[in-house]
Amino acid sequence: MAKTIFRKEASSSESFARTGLLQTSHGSVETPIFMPVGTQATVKTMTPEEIETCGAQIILSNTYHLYMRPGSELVEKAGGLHQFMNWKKPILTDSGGFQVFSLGHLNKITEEGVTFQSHIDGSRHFISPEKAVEIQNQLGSDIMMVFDECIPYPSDYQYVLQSVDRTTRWAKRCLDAHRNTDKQHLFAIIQGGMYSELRKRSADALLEMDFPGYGIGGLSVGEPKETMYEVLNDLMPNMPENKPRYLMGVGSPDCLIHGVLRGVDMFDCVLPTRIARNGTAMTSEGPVIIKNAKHFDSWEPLDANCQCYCCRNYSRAYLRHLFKANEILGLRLMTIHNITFLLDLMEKMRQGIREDRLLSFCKDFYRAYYKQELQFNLNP
RNA sequence: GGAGGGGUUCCCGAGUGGCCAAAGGGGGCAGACUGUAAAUCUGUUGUCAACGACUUCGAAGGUUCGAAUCCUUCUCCCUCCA
Repeated sequence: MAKTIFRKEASSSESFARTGLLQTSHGSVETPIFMPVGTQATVKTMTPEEIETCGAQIILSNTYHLYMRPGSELVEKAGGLHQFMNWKKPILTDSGGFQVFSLGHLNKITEEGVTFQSHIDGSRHFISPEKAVEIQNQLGSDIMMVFDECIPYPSDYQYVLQSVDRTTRWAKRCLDAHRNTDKQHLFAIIQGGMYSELRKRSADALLEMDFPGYGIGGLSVGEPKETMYEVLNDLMPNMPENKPRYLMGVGSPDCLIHGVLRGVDMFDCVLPTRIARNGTAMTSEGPVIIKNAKHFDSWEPLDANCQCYCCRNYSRAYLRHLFKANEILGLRLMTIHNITFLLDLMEKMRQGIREDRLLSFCKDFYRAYYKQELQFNLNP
């Protein structure tokens, strides 16, 4: 029986949304939550203090990247990832499974595991489920993910079928290899592409193994959003109440809303930090591309409704200038804002669930952000 | 005063008879980005009644079927010598 690490607290009467508390060795996390991504043991451009000030309760880092550089032994020597990067709150590490997908042409998949070519120097490496667990052990993350295969979209049924079953076998091997169960929780990852039958097959087999939490992988890989929502519609009713559900790699406001409404508890995504560095801010009135000429002499903050350090102190004109002049501060300020914005959205959704007015909050938010109506029906 | 080099589209800079509205950068404008090979990538950047037409390569004239490219004069800039 897996240790219970998640307690559901409140739920929404108009949707499957719920709030909860997730326990880890580095403190608890309120859900639904968004996890900023710090792939290489850093949320790009941010100090840990800044990430915390943005409201982050947990961040994500990456097995593959840290294994390649600087090496998980070094991180272990440093006293673990928390110590190494000076982040005191919980960390979830992705297993490197996603890199099997995103670095597709640099790897070869067999039953044993995956042979990679390093994206850094081309050297060959091998990661198996056991190895992924071992590395994450060395990193000392609070939540580790099983080694999975995230298949591309679209993929044909036969391929997805054999991939799902292999991912299931790999999950079992991860579970068997996992020893440090007191300090580190191991989450499984449900795959199955866009085939509801295969999603169910994946979920059934993994639920049987009784993991403390479940990732939903292989979504937001290029499929229409509607398709992703349908997969969630199919999947979520079968998920146990007392375990966290983590929709991997998803982070646009609409997807967060749709995910929460369907009962997702955790999200991570590079989107807010990446687009921040590339000059787009998420604001309560929609995206703002800060380099646009119209902001040349705008003395407004990015978002008048935002309390972040950036919005309290800097104008759009100044931010635009920083981006035009290629100054690092621009990337940092926009990153602070975007992380704050998404974490604030999550906080508001939690509040909405507790007060059972989530749907009306989401509708208002959606209208202001996307200039259209949110489409969500409990019983479509 | 003499000798030489040069003035190209917003800027720098290729191009030396047709395939040139003119390479390549930069700048400008716009867009994309979803378990991060990303401070990245893509498109666009003379005008217009626009699958075509017109204007443009310092200025004016000329040679030629055809000129940014050849000739003449003028003009401006740079280097060296007096």
